[in-house]
Amino acid sequence: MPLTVVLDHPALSDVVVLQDVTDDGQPLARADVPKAGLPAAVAAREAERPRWVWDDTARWYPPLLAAGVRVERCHDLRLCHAILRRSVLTQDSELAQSAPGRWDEPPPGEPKAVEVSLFDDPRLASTPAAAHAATDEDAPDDSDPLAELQRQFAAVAGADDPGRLRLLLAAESTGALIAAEMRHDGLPWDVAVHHELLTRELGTRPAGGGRPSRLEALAAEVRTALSQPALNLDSQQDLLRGMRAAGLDVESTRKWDIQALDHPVAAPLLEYKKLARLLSANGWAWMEQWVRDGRFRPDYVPAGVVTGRWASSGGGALQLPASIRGAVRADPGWRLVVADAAQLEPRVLAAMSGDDAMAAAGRHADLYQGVVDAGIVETREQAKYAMLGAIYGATTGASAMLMPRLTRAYPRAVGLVEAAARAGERGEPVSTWLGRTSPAPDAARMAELRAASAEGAEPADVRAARQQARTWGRFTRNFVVQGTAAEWALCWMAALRRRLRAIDGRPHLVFFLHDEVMVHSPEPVADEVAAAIRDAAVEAGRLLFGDSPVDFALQVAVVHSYDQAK
DNA sequence: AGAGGTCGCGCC
DNA sequence: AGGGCGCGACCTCT
Repeated sequence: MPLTVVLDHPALSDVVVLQDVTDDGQPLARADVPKAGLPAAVAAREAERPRWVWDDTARWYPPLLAAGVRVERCHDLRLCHAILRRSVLTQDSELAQSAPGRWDEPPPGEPKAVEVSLFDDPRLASTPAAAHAATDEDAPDDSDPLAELQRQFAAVAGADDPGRLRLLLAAESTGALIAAEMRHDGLPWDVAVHHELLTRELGTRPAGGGRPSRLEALAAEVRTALSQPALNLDSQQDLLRGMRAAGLDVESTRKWDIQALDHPVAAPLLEYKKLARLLSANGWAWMEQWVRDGRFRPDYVPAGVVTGRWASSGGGALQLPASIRGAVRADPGWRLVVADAAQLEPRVLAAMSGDDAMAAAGRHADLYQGVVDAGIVETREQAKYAMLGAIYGATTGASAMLMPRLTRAYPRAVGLVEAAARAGERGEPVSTWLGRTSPAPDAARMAELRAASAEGAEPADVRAARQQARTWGRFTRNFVVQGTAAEWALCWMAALRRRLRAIDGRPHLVFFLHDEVMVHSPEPVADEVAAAIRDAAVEAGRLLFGDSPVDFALQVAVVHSYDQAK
């Protein structure tokens, strides 16, 4: 399978170089193409199914998509560099040992991450570009994509278990392609349905701004209940003062605290807060800003979360509230095929730890019910809270009380997350199944972690330090499970994408939410798409965990609108 | 006026 | 409760 590096011409700004390379990164033939001709050149070569290598998918792929060109596979140097830089599997590589450079920078145009500087040395404050210019002749050219590809290949080849990293890098890169494609295709969004929904909930929208009618009526109710006709409900401070002035004993303006009140203000205030949020987060202004031509096009950020989960920027794509999902509607003659992985994180934990008892509970389509059927706990709710407590690190309450039972029933699974927590408490890194590694604690936190186990310190200081250590331990505990679940989901989506390309009518991914995918599909092939989603889940399990006995159960629905799923 | 912090709440 | 996020609104500081 050929590899082709796409890079800027070193001298000519409107020329792109297509550099073929061997499997280990040695240069072969090279072609210079004018930038405007890139889509045609890529399309012409795509038949040979090359892996396209480029510095940043978000930079090169959108123009290709705009020109109607799709590629099957790529290698995203920036995303892969980030993985290899930190992975314990490649920590001795030249790549990981080298000083941070352009491949550790956010892409140009993004807000630069603020690094806390330990030294106020002006010599170290120079820009990367200036530093680069100063060392032009003697240092290896850090910015050359071909050189970087070779460093990455060398790092992987020198790793203990290169197969895992190869899978991770391929999945990460395919994820970057999918993110660009989903933004290009957009999530089908019916603004008329959205508008009706807003009007039904919030009342009519005033022409000149201001609160919609139903929201205004609720505000009046709240003010009356508190006998404060001028109270500003949108100010937390004013609202808290207002409630206290009315004789209410409240700690904050949180939903939780207000729910506990036995007072006529509680009900309208809770309703007001719910609707005010709907208006500000996903109201008419949101719709006008984010929906164009019947499509919502958020900016997905692969690996935007340290664990490897995606983030999104703009529009809050990964926080679409259930209350407006009815506006996500398939085009006429099309369907939405919506699938989510049931209890993904516990299943991932069972597979990682090789805990066959927990895998047996996962034979049940509802793993939590499987835990109940095995006699570990009495109710599904208990099973759920106990399991989430193990993964998140519950220390108090009902969830913590259930931990001994869970530990007895699933010693290997609980042992794995406990070990991850202990490692974090000692300041050590932890890794996902495929080798993504947690960030090191910053200097201040590392000092706390050391102090936590120090002797002779003041008891109060030790207590505070141990508290900090446990907090970091909860992070590393969750990192291994959340991060591995993200890897499973990436493999699932990549396997699905490949299957979708073989189905007629161009069904395509339009949404991804951690453990959930949505495909916009022509109605006649919707069942075929549903089967492809199931097959892809099986493939993802095999890719990561071989012949592990763990099932990755899915809930799949073919619907007209998103609110009909689940 | 704009930047940055905190709160509160939506999602997994 | 406990992990991971983004975002809008308010509020304070500059």
